[in-house]
Amino acid sequence: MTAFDLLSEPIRKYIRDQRWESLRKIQEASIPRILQTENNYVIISKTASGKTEAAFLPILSKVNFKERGVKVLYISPLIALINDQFVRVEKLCEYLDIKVTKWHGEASKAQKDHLIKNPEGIVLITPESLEAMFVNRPYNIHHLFSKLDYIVIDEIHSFLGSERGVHLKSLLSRLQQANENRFKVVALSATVSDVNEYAELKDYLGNSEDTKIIRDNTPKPINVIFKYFPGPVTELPLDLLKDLYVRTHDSKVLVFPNARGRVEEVAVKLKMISERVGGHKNYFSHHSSVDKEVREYVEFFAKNASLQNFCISCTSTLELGIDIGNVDEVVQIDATNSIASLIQRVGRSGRREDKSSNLCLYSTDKWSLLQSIACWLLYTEKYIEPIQVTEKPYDVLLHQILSIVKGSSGLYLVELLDKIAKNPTFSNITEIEVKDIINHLNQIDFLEKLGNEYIIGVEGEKVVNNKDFYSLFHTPTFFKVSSNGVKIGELPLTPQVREDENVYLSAKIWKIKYIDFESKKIEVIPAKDGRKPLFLGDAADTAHLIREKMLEILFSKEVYDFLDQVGQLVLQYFRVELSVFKVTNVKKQRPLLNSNDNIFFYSFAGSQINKTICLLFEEIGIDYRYDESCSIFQFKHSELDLLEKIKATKLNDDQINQILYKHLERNPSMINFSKWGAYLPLRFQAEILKNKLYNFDECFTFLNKIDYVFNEHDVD
DNA sequence: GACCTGCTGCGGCCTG
Repeated sequence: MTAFDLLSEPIRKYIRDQRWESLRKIQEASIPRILQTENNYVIISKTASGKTEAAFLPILSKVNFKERGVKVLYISPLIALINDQFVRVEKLCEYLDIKVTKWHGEASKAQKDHLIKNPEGIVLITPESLEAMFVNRPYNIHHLFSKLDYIVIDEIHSFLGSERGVHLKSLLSRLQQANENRFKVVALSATVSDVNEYAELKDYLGNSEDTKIIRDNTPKPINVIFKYFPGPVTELPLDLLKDLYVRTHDSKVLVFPNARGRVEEVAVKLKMISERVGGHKNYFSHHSSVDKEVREYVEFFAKNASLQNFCISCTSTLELGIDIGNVDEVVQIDATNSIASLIQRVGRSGRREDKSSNLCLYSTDKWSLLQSIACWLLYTEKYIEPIQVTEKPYDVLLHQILSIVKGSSGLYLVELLDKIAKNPTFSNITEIEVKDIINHLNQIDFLEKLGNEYIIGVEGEKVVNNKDFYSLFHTPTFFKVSSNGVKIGELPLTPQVREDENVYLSAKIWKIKYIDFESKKIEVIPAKDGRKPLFLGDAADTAHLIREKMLEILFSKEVYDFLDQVGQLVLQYFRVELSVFKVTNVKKQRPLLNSNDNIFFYSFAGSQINKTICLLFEEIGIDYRYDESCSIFQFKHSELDLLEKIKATKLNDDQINQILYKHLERNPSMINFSKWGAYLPLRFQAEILKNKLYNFDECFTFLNKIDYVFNEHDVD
């Protein structure tokens, strides 16, 4: 029997009505497996290869929807993705008379109420909405979701390795605890590459024995072009913009310039060039600080612009699977911080099966060029940075303790401990540690003991009853920008934000007329000339793998024909510049440049290792400078012996803790990258720092492994 | 110079 024959008749009719010539490879593979086994599956396949159908065609054929209760729960990281998938899944479900309900913060209340009256069919939800239900309406969890057959998790890679992912893992376990029968999980992803990560994925889905991987490895042809236009960080070179304009004026393009300020710069300046030469007007910007309705309009325009060209300058907001239709070319300005990101971005072009992807990588300095080459080579070698596993997610545990207690009407300690013990998310955290955290929450009035039962305490109520409770990530508050009642976006309060200052936002130029500090609002009017907006933020971490590859490229003789002529020359000069070091083994050796009074240490190490080295320098009292963009440390020649000293240092766990306590006491805000970590006892905060911000194990392994290679002759 | 993600309940106002 073919995969098609295995499907139920209504589904086959749906396929015939769609006039599909055949099923996609990934669907052929998934249909018999999902239909004929009770396993969990991870479906890995390229963007737009029919993954959603690969999951839903067999699930809808298999599941008995006659029984009362929601049978399939689809979980997505984005509201926009839920709205897209709703249209697709509902169309499919019309053939089977199955109800599909959206459940997220912007979904209709009436539809939600209707579902509560008639719990049935399929629900599309976000992790945060699920959390909110556990907290505020725990009986609805049971009422709606205790008869689940399948859970589908979309874009699973966006959860792996993040606190949000740990949060979801905990919610999945709590859902399983509310179900009499074991539900199956089908996870979808475009970017899981290394076979080593399968174990991680299987563990994530909670049942490694019964979890299988289905993947389509068919390569997709990609045309890649590298272009080099040197310029300062502050402003993009005009030549680059002109070149970009000429390349893209008669096609559909996504440009990824890595930062919101630069996104605006690209959108506004390309639009100005286009106006001057009479090109199309469809230049947009798309990032988290562009007003939501404006962003939705941009997405709508792109999806429906079959006859019109457009150019959207964007951040990672357009990285995940939101449907914006077909794009001819993807442009990356300066290197991505991860290979995963590069994969997602490349996947946005050439979405049709017969079309190849087009990628153009611009660089504005030699380090960025080097990083771009590294990411590209690793991409072609099918590497992805490893997933960061949190062994002991104390901060998520603290949040989940509050959630469990709030969702109950008083809980004995044994009951609370039992619920946590049953949740594999926290299996590496000991019962003693859990009790410590509960006691601490009691002390700071987040929990309170009423008789022998725990309830939420006075301080806890403030936190738990706030709408900010449901997520595991921070969002800064910005000033809302509008013009004459029309919402445009938002800006952080930087020195740049002053009355009469002109600024770019939403691909337009504005003059700031009035700032209302009380209500955090900015009123603007259109203007002719201005500057790109400044956003506060930290650079994303760069993986060790990428930095190591950069060193490898510098000390290899390989000629890359994908580079343009200037790029070839820049790389050649760069190699000559570093040839003063006789590096023969890139795994073990690191350059140390002796120049006048200063030493430059080229660590070529991942951001976490470098941050840990910074902490060690501070601890020893070395006066140093560190540049994250090129992974270089600079310090006085007189400190040279200290580098050897650090190398010889083997701090034990206790010593590391003492250092971290000292830093935390001096600067408590250093834990703030973890939203809930700030409420933990100090020693748990130190553990979070040790595993998330720093990495002492890898840092010492790295330092012990490497030999310093000095320059052979003097350099000015 | 530096990414992104989500959101309950309730009171109050408006419209049909």
